[in-house]
Amino acid sequence: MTWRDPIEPFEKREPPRFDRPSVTVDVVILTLREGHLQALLVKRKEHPFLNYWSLPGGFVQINESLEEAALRVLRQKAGLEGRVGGAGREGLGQHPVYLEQLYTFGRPGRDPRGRVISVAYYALVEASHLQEIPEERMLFRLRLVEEEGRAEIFDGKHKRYSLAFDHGEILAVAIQRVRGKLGYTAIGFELLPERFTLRELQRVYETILQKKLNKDSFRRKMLASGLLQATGELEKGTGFRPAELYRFRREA
Amino acid sequence: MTWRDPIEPFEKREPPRFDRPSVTVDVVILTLREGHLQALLVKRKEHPFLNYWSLPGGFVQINESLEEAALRVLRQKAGLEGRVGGAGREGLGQHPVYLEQLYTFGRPGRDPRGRVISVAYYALVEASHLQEIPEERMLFRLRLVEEEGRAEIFDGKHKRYSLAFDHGEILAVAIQRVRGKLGYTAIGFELLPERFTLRELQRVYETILQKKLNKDSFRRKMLASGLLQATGELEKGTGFRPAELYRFRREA
DNA sequence: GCAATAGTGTCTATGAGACAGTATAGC
DNA sequence: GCTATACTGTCTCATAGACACTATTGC
Repeated sequence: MTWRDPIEPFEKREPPRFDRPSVTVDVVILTLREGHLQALLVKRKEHPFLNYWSLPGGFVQINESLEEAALRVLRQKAGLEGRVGGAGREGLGQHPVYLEQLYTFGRPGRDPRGRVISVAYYALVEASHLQEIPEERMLFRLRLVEEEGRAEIFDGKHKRYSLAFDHGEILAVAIQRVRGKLGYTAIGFELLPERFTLRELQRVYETILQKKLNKDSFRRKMLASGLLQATGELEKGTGFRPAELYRFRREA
Repeated sequence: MTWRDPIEPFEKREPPRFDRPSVTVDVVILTLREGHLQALLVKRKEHPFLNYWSLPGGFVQINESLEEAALRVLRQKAGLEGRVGGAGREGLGQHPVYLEQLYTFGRPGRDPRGRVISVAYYALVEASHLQEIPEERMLFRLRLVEEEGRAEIFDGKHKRYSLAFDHGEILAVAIQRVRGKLGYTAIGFELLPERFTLRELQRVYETILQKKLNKDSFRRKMLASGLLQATGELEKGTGFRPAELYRFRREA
């Protein structure tokens, strides 16, 4: 193999003075509700994609990091405080929401107004933190259309809605990322309250992976993982034998 | 939980006219040589970080996608043609180099000249494709300093060199990504020539993971995976019993 | 008591690791 | 013949799945 092109002069590494792309962050806010994986979306009030649903997002300010921008979007658009993890440097904090960078989308033409590069994040939120959802925001059920690399959104009555920009692709990558990470990280706990039963934890896994899991081996694996701390307490008002409540051991 | 901040007005989603960050791509070009994972780096010829070693990179042009920019960097700075994979939509092509988006780095201050957001990619290259390396480019051995989330670079004589910008962190994320993906994807084949022995394949895994693997179970797992196609040919000039050569079945 | 789930114990199938034994190249 | 590795076969151990059995709640 030979060097096909002349080597680019180093001078070209100087930033261009014009024609810079805009940079945004978009945040996929995921939760589990009604037995489904759901995402919080915002109804657009202007062109393009007027009245389409879109990911909460915003432009990256010149002095803020990408993570700070994503946390700001979480705070301003969903009233949530975030905690940063992911990318091999899982950070811990006291905040209730798990946040991790997802992927960066930059196809020219993805925003008809001009060149916009979007650094996508995804957040995992316990459903109880999304009680009060204001006007023009809504939680949608998600359906991954694997062959096409995009997701579709539905309301509680199975009515499908339209997504703005390439946000269907971004949602698809988010779903696939969460599914993948479920296998080798403790990401599932982020969608549950502080105390939970093994049945509830298994439901989380089954909902996200969209398949039944073996109850016995799920119990064994979870209890053997050392990630769970028994509380000694039992759930209440079940109509059947109450299960023990466990806590997630963040240290492990 | 309540909505702590007023909802950001939608007007704020308009792109800012000034103070836009610059966007670059940096490419971690990885190969295996001399039994080590190595990266191709470029010696800087100007301030800041004069004479430090840096990842090959360049500014994203206003009409090109991020992938196109990364492919251009590969072509112009390493004479390589790329093939795009990754992020749940593994695309295949006829090109010899595997390329996948890694992570986006945007901390303010990471480039003292101004706000620069870098979308990092990584490429896996068979060593024979990196024979002629021109002046001011060099392959370095890598050492991951796990606790600090960065990698260090060494030449063949174990002399350590300095990395520019946050490129040590980017290298660290790349190493960790490759290690991770080795477990659940067929990424290891990208670092080998078209035909290879099981021993050579195992060496790839051991070099990247930095640990000895069990030979018997490695053979069994690989042969059972359906990813290998026996060629019937044997390697030559070994000094010991020659092993069969296999090919990677891209379709599977 | 009945329904529904929690939790325990055990059997089996599968895959990984360990190791023995045979095969084949260069020297 | 010697050395180094390829390749085959077998045993053991750990884990996952399956299933049987008992326990505990609300009704």
